[in-house]
Amino acid sequence: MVETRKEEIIRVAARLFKEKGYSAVTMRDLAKAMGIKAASLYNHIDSKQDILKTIIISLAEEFTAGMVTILQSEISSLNKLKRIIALHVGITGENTDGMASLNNDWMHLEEKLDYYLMLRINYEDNFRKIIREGIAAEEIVDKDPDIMLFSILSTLRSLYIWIPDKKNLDPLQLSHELSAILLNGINKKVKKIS
Amino acid sequence: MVETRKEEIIRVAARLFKEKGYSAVTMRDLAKAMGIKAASLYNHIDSKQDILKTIIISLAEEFTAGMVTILQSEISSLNKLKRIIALHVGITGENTDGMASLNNDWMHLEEKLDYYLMLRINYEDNFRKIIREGIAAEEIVDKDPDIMLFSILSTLRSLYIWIPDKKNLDPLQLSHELSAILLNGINKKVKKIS
DNA sequence: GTCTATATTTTGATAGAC
DNA sequence: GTCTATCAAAATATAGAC
Repeated sequence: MVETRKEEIIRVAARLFKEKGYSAVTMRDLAKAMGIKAASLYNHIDSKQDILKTIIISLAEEFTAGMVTILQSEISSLNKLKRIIALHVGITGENTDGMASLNNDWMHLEEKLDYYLMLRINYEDNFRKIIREGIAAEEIVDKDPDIMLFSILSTLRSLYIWIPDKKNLDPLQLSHELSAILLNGINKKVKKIS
Repeated sequence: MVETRKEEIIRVAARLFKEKGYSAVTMRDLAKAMGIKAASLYNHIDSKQDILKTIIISLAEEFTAGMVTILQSEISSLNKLKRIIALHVGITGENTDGMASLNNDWMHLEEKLDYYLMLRINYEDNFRKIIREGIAAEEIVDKDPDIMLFSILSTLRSLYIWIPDKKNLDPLQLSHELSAILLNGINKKVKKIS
């Protein structure tokens, strides 16, 4: 599939947004990075806001779709968490720059802000539900589910910062190592009931 | 100690920067939040950049000082990590809003950018060193130290988002619960050697 | 599809009165 | 310490030629 000019603009914009944030990137910055004049951008996109909307909503819907698939699968809670980790590693690997906007610039969405917030809250609720089920099934330690959710999700949401530095690691391997550390911890001598 | 007008401006600015980011907050926004006109701000601060610099550098130096103390203490690597976790919980609890700028707006520093980057890299290097020592001492599992560093630090750096929602939890308790989850993981049945 | 030219608004910051 | 008035630069976006 060939990249349209609009897609190219969005890809380059995501890269710039990652470096300085949506608000600090001007249409002139974007035009210069594309090798054209700012006015020419408007032949392909409606507005600066249009670019942000496209980047964020498409990613948010990808995560939502991934979560739905995981929820439907009949596997243990721990394995669902592993698949969530793989989902984040996968999407972030495919669109590292866009993930920066999703994480840092969602508050600058105008028309689509409410829709985004709904998807985000839904995602977190489903994530928390999986943790609670894991606790009930005695797969997961009986501690505050919010702290576990926060801890894991913070790491997964920061992947975009860190994945570019680890280009040598393939997604599958990174997924496995990350799962091991997030789920089993780093303490070598753990008191457990196994 | 009484809050000076300059300190008040910086406190209010940090709150606004947390909501929309440094670039999206105008001096008029800040003035309105202070109940004065934009021009009046300049009787107390030199520039918008001056505010950002103050917020970020003071926090970065606090973390650096905390890390120095921890490095000097003669305790196990795991206990050093616990003290780092407590350091983040403590500083973030004291200045939640400022932590947003430290994490998200450091790239907008002008004059002090190089200094900040030096402190940041130093901090991460010391953090990594503690993890490596823990592996060598067989306190910490022998996995990629960068992934462990990334995972723990991502969570700690995101505390500012999450601490305001958990106002009921006292810092000491949060520190302990977070240490348990970050160091021991959430998996109830873990293969271990103890 | 890109350009030049330009309209309109907003921005950080200063000068000087009170 | 705050105000009004104002400046100069920079922002998003449009119109119309090529």
